[in-house]
Amino acid sequence: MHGKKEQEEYIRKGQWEAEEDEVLLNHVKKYGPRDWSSIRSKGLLQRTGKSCRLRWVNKLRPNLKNGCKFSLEEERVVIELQAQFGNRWAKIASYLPGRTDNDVKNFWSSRQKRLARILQTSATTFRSQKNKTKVPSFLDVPTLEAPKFSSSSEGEPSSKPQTCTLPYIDNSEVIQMVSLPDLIKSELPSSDTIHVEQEFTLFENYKSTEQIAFPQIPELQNGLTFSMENQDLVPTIEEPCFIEDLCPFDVSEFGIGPQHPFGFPFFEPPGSCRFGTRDAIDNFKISDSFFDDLPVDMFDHMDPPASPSNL
DNA sequence: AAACCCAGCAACCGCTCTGTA
DNA sequence: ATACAGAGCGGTTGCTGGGTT
Repeated sequence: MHGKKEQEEYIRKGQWEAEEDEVLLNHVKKYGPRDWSSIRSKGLLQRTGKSCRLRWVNKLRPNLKNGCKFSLEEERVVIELQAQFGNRWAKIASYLPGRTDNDVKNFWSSRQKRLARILQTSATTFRSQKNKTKVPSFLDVPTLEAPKFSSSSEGEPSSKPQTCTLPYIDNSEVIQMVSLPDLIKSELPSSDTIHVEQEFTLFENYKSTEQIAFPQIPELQNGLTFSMENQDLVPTIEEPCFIEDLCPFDVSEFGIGPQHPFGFPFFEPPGSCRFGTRDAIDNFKISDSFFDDLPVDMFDHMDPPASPSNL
């Protein structure tokens, strides 16, 4: 009785079969990449229009770099654009031929997890050291939460606050800042050490290039270049509330300060490293790169950078 | 060899945006 | 001006394969 109706209402989910891809491709050939809902209404596939569109965009579209790891150059672009646009993956993906928003999103997510894992390892090391004397209260803060402002090109503030929780870090393991030499030379698993070195290599290449050419990025040809000066869009230590925002507690309690060996070695005064002389860069190369690798959420409650479109 | 862990990926869900009647 | 449908986007989830124990 209801068999036919039930069949019509049935929506297939999960992995796509080759036959389904074929049907979808035929539809696009005939009608172009649109009218996704009609695929189901015509009985061609038992997938939702959304699902069909997603399949086309992410897997079937021509010229996709499926199964291809992000190149160093692509990583640079993603990191830079994420700092400017925030999590607007579709926009970021539009700068990367052959990459989809899903690709970029997954890449970023993996990268964040990797960095969080590295930092967690260092935090655990630090905590075990500090436990011998005193347990810092801030280590027990469950999560970092701050009102999030969009860093999109429009610059509009997000209406709803978002938590900046860190994946793979349980509530008792809040990220701590550790000097890079400690991080690399301490008990990091060798695989993590390799990751750290890879990340640093990436940024070293980035910085040593001074200005990266992105001929394929149309918007950037309108006066905006990815020069090191644009890194000023990222808050730096000289900003008044930086330490307070980052560490809402008395850091001196832990002996953390510019003079302290454990301090924030990557928070140098402007000019000393980030955009300074080659010697300065050489002296601080590791910590400098590490600064860029901090979770971007960390800066979300600060004023968004100027929109590229407004520059 | 088996069990387990985990990173990466594919796909879904819910919300917002946009076009149109 | 409004309602509706389709499209797009970002967040999240679940699966899979490779690595480790």
